[in-house]
Amino acid sequence: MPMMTRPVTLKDVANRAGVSTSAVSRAFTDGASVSEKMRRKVEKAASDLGYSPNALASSLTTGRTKLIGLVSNNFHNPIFLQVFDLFTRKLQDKGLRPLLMNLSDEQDALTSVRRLKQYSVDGVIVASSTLPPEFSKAFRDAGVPVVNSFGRFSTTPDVHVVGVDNSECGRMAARELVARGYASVGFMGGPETATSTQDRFRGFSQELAKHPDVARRHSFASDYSFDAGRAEMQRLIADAPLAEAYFCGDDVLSIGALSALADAGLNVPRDIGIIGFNDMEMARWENINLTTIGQPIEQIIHSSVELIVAMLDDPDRYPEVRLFPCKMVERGTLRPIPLP
Amino acid sequence: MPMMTRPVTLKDVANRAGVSTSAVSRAFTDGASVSEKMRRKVEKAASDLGYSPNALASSLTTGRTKLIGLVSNNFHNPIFLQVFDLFTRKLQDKGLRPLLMNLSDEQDALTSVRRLKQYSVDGVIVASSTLPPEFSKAFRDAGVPVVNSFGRFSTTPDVHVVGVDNSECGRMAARELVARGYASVGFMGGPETATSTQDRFRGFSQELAKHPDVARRHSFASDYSFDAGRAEMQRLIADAPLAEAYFCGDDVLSIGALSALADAGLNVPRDIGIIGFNDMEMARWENINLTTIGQPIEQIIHSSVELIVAMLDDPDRYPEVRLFPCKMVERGTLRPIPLP
DNA sequence: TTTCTTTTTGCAACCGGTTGCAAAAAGAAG
DNA sequence: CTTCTTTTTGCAACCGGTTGCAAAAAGAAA
Repeated sequence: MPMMTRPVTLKDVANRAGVSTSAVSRAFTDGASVSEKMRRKVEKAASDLGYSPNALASSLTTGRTKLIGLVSNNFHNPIFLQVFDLFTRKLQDKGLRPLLMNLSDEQDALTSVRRLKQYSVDGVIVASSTLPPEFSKAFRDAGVPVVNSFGRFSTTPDVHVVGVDNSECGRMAARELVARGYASVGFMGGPETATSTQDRFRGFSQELAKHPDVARRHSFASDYSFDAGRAEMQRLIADAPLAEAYFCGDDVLSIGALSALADAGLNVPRDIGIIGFNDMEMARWENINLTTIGQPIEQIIHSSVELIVAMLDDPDRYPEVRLFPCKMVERGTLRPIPLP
Repeated sequence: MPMMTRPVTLKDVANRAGVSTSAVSRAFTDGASVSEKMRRKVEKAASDLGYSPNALASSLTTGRTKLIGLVSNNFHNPIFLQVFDLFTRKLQDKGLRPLLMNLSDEQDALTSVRRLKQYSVDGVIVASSTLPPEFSKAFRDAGVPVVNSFGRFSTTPDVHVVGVDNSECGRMAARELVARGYASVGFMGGPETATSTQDRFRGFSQELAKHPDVARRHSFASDYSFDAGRAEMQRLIADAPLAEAYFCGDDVLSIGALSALADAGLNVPRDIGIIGFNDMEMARWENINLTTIGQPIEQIIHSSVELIVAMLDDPDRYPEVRLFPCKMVERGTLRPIPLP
């Protein structure tokens, strides 16, 4: 039968050790002025009593909670499981705790700012490729250090952004398709409102502008999801003719598209080419084997955590953009590069 | 240039409204004794100043933080993205905030108990099908309300458990395979240490014991992952003969197995049958189309949140087990039931 | 208007720690 | 053994709220 004992406080430890509360507090603070003897005495009493300091109480005076708001709305893209895994681990490693905030029911920015401020988070990581930049700005304006991971960057950033250059990724996809000699190519994006879609599309179009001989078209799926990708590709098939190859705005869309193509009896890559984006785990599953463009998720997250930690010490740090290169991951959904 | 203004406190509001701090505090507490006039006056001052109460400070006196520890180690199973999505939403709906704790680097139970206690979480949800029950008990022993979601249940529970009867699921799979007339069947589990694997295997064996004419065998993949499932099935193929059908301990294993079978030129369901577990999103993707057993995730999570909320009011609530039925989801990886 | 209830308000102590400051203790120098 | 420095310790105020209690205000009854 577990007894419902009152938790052990600093004062209890002080009493038992026969010292002042300040002494106990200092014994638990590195770098504080305490003699070795005192520290041992306090530690003895503390471990006798099973004391562990109340983080919330201390944050009241120190102004630091070691709580980091982790806000996202991408709870449907499998890639984000890995994102959460990495964020939680890396934050834990730094002694920080992630306070999760799910924005799927898209509350407005100010509500979530208020919510997180109530818990005095030391900083916020906005991990999303679809939330508008204004969202992160709302945190900054509220005086909360913020890093926007996987966000849209700008050359005159208002907040820290860590991620990839999505328009460069679009160009990369276009270059790849052109190199493979496709005479007509299509862009099949996620929702048109997602900044990542907009940027990838822009880059894709820019690159193609250099190749006027290549026919192009574009359309947008309603959502970053398998079903949306499948539905959109079905629509394209119905409204034939198809392009020879498609760049899909996300792997999950690509896989939906592949499924629609298979149903229509079209062979990939023989009849049609597909290139995805994200290199999610399933892309390398042998029964999918998707050629795609991967972002260096681990580096992005590592860097994001480093940045938020740096901001805790220097909240007014000048906004910075950290971009990492994407890389092509060739698998089996594009035809080979033609011999010259 | 954002000014670094000191946050507005209760006292500021009190000064501006010309009332005591207690009045302000009460104005922000429902059910407190405040006149309508006073409340309006305070609210005016508060909104003028942009005040929002500091949740941490108040929790110091009330003993409630509205923080719920959400601990898990399943950061690789795609099904858990949905789990996190649902938990965070439902907790938010109840005005609670999830404090995430990633146990993948499997720290021992006491470390994590201490960590979460430092933040005075009001309760803990252990969402894992692989952590041993001792883990949840450690929280209970520390006096923290705890619910073990997707956990192993016992008829004499020490802590609240919400989930499915995994051994019944194993029986269900066995019954299904037997009904389809497979003469030899195999169990391909996740790691042997996972309680969910053990239970599913036990049920599976129990049911088969009723059918001595059906040959059986079993093996365990090293991990709940695509790669592990694929590797294990490759090993089985190499060590032929195969069973006619396999029950895989998780969909992600099944999909790995399917990929190994496809590579080996074996047709599913013609040459071999596969039944998975979890009904994850990808299972219904047309290019996978996996017959599987689904657990009612949403109900489990809904019920878990309800339960933890109930425990906040009554921490000594008698431990309870809430089980939900699994259901067969027939798709295309088992042969049809033979006509009589 | 006076007296008794009921409601509303403020005072002050408290939640569990931290920290500036000055006093006490320890160590160094003479 | 003094005297001066440096280190260690405790006191007490404070962080931003909450709450029991008693005083003040408002309302009801007489």
